[in-house]
Amino acid sequence: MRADAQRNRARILDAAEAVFAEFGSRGSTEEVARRAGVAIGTVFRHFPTKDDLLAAIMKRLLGQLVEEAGQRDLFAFFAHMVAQAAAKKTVVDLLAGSGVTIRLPEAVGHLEEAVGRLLEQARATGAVAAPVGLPEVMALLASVCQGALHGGWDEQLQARTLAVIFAGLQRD
Amino acid sequence: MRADAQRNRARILDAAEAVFAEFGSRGSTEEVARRAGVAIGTVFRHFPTKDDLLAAIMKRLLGQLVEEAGQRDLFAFFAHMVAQAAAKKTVVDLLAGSGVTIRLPEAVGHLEEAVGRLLEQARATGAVAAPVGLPEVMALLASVCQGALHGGWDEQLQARTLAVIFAGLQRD
DNA sequence: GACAATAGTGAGTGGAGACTCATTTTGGTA
DNA sequence: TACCAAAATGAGTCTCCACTCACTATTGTC
Repeated sequence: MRADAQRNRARILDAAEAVFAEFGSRGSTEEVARRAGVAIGTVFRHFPTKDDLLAAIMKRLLGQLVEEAGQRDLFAFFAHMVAQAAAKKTVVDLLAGSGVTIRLPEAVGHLEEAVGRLLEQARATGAVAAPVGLPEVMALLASVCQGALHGGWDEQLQARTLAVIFAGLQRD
Repeated sequence: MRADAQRNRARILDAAEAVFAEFGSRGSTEEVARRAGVAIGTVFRHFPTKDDLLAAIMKRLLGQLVEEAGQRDLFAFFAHMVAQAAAKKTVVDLLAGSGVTIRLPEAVGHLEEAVGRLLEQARATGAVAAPVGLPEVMALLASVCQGALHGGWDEQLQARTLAVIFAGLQRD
């Protein structure tokens, strides 16, 4: 790949991350091009459809989440994701399964595996009750991220809401 | 109001309820007109903007929810709303605060009051622990409805997810 | 430095959807 | 029945946005 192409590809990805974080998947390709300092045709040269661009961003994002999951316990990861959700609409669109998820089954699978490890670890230390399964943990994670974004929760509400869920996980 | 106007207004509201239940607020005004068996201009005569139409539907919907809240306990209402969410995207858009909520503060207030009554009643019978407040109950309700819709939960996942939340509400 | 091959450009296309308005139709009244 | 105000109509406007393509510019190689 030519040097300018590589440079522009990176710029587009950065711009897209910012735009989609702000507007979710409704952010326009034109805005991405503008922020990347590139003509719209260039965006489409690198990513033939808007979905391709979204998929690329989400793949990157999922990778980050998996990495971050390795550095926290289940409860801290939960709180971290909810906090991020408010700032990054992309996270929510991702968890909401906005069509793109279907195209990234392995990447989503990796996140599920990472959360699965956190869950097992939490079960081992007694922080989570035995009957709680991975599916409902993922479901709660996705739900609360969406709720936090759309509801515009403040820090206190976020803490109180998570407290209920954590209590539920501890004793099911 | 003339008889035909009244009849058409009712038809439009019914059509809008169906369309928005299916597609959420992204449902098109044209589709509403088609299902109502009416020209698009008629829809705009009755509801000057799409937002007006959405607001009318949501007001109606909120009224129904308040009424239903009076016939159940907190947990049953929770489960009922989650079940509805999957079928009625409007419910989710409503709880997600899709811009329209801002225009219906009293109607939303009534729902909150109704849930508040259920919460107090649940606290009185010991079904819910004292430190749980109304804000986090509303936040959880909105979150889980969104999660259920977007995640396409089956009955089992829905039950298991709600079980965690109910456990958390019982002992916070 | 010449020359492909690769990449970038941005005006233009097509389609979708909210909203308008000149014209026609209808319902109620005298 | 005749009339007219209220209502309905639907083709048309406007805006937004994903996507295209004929043309120009840049890069890397010999």
